[in-house]
Amino acid sequence: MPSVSFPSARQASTVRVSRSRAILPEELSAIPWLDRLDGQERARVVDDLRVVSVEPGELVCRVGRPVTYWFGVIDGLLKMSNDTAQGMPITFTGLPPGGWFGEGTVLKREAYRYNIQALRKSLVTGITVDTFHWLLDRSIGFNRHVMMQLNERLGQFIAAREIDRLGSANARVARSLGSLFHPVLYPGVGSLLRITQQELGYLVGLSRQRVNEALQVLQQARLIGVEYGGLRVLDLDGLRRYLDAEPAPTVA
DNA sequence: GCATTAACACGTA
DNA sequence: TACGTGTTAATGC
Repeated sequence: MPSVSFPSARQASTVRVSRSRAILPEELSAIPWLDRLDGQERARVVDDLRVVSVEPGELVCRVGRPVTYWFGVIDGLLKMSNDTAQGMPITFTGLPPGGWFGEGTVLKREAYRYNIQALRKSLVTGITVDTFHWLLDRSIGFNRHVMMQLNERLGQFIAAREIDRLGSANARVARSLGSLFHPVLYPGVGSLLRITQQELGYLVGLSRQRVNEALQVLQQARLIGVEYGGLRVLDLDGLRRYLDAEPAPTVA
């Protein structure tokens, strides 16, 4: 056995609300939809927001648990995944700073339909289901934001299907990065995405070594810059469109 | 063939 | 010191 291994969702522990604290003023700027609210709405939200620090491997929410919060990432990196009947985990997307998730479940007041697990130590916040619905009932700005997010996410999942069908390992890495750099869904990610090659491996389901190889290829293609502990995007559209520039198999 | 794990050297925070 | 990167060797499907 390796000296350290990432815990599967099954064995991972779930974060408890009792560990949370109130949000700090300097953390409010990490919430992209706050400035769509008026003063009264904003006051209620700030009062309602809870913040919790999540250790690597811990679950923020678990499949089947009743919905409690609409969650957002202040700092760190999470992954959204599910387990197949055979027990193989399928990753749907990564969640970098600025990302919010669970609105579909919150809207219907149902149980979570996926696991959200921290890939590294992260700062996660959230508002209660009641406050979410209260905002939905009175704030047009909030409604526009949620609608925009649902629409962008739909586009992401359609793109993700293409990756699974057509993707080589290099292409899967490229397209995953294209999703993570999404400026609308994840405004907290600048042109520099803080992610290790190991974390990217967990996200796309490849070994660290294979991810490293893919990143070299993408750097050669001038799509990204590889830096210590992170990646810089140079050509976002190129990443999203990436298909292997490989073979040109000459016909004999 | 292609990806994986294990192991190592090296540089950085 | 602990962590992240880049690389090679051995192994598996």
